[in-house]
Amino acid sequence: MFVNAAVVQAPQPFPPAAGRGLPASDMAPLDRLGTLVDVARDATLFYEGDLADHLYRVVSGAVRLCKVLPDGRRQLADIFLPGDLVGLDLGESHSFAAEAITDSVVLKLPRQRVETLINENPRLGRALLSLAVERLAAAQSQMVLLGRKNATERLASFLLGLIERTGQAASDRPTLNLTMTRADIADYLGLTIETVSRTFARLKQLNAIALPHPQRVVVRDRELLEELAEEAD
Amino acid sequence: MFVNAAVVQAPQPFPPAAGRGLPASDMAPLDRLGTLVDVARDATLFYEGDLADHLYRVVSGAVRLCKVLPDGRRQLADIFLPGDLVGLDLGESHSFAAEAITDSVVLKLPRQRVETLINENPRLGRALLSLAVERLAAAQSQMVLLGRKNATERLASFLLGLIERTGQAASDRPTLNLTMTRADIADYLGLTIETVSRTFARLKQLNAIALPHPQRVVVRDRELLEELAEEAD
DNA sequence: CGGAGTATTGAAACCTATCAACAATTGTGG
DNA sequence: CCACAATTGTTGATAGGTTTCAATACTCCG
Repeated sequence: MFVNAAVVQAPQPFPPAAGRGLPASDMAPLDRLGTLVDVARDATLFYEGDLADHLYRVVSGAVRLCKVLPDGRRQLADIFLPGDLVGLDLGESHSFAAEAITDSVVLKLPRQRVETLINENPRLGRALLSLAVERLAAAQSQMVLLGRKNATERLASFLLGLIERTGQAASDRPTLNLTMTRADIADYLGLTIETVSRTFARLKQLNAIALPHPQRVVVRDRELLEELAEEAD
Repeated sequence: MFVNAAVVQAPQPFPPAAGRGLPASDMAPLDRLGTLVDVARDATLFYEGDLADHLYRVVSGAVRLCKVLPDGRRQLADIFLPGDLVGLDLGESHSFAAEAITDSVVLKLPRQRVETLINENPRLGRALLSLAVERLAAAQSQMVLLGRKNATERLASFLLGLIERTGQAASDRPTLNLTMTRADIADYLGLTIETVSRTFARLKQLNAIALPHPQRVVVRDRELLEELAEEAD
């Protein structure tokens, strides 16, 4: 069953990604060869070690890319929002697992067909290269966060990143719907849920944010948040 | 002045990268349009914020990709060895700086020409995509290290990674020439130089390694090192 | 040999993790 | 709609690993 993702309009916990992915025109050919799949919250798209024979395009919802160490420690390597492409592993098998953060819809793309399409359509190849390089840049800035920032800086950076990605950059008082639990945030930022909780409390106390609900963050002072994030720019 | 990098045989602090980069045949066209440049230790290939108008192929030596926060904290995002391609930023400007870890020789490639070459030669485009995806995978595993591993696990993982990259995987008692200072290692692993030093001492005490010289590591017990690294596999 | 840079080692401080208790939220069924 | 259980989030006290500050040793090289 082949469906064009453009027609799908499932509820989206996060607004569509802004500035991520590529010009829709270059990616469009991909959508034609995919199958829409519903994925329940916490369900797995693929496990670590699985054969990397499919790519996934997030249509609605959110997906995490994560690894669990033998003793249970977990780290998220990326978070994918609608429009993003999951599974850019050119190895034989996936080195990370991909799981739905919320009930999601994804477009499942056979890798073999994607490869064929790339060969026929150089623009698509270029688009994928740009995409990979973009994810690489994000990974590198996350390395700075994980290697050198303290808890406050990490959470501030995370929130600012979400503002950008959810297209609220222009809003004066952006409001974020987290959807993720504290556990997901903690594992993305290399912290514990307790530290994430305490750091939310600190940001609230500093009047950088309001927290009307654990899953809802209202940014009250973006400049303060930017100072707290200690970005290099 | 155009030079084929293949003819250059400068002394190489690290052996050539094994398994990194792509089949030489696919990358070869690149080398024809580059200029060889000598870069002294600690000299800069490009600064953060510089226009991303060149790529660099490491011919000999080693290059670090790094960012410095406003207050001086530093994080290395990648380390490039001979054969590796530096500067895969498709944005307007570089978001990280690139500096020579040791006296190095690099091939400087005008990005405009690389773009042209990609359009003429799809194989090259595919090779670059693979390369970017490979770097992405490395970045993701480094995120696990930075987010979740303790000092011992980080250093053990680092040493094992070097063994792989320097093609000593087969050797029973691999010997590593670090070239990097403790500061570079610390900034790559998200630690301080003191912690790196203490952790080397711990690995030595556990008989996992010998340290005949600060820059020379002899692996005495690879299995122990692998246990200590706590890799997911 | 001497001096600069680099590495090691020690003691104390600090930030985050861990352990624990409790509160809030969500979902379910009566 | 409420009661209850399960999940999720918050807050406190303590412990622990790494950082910081400081002193000393080692290595390289003129």
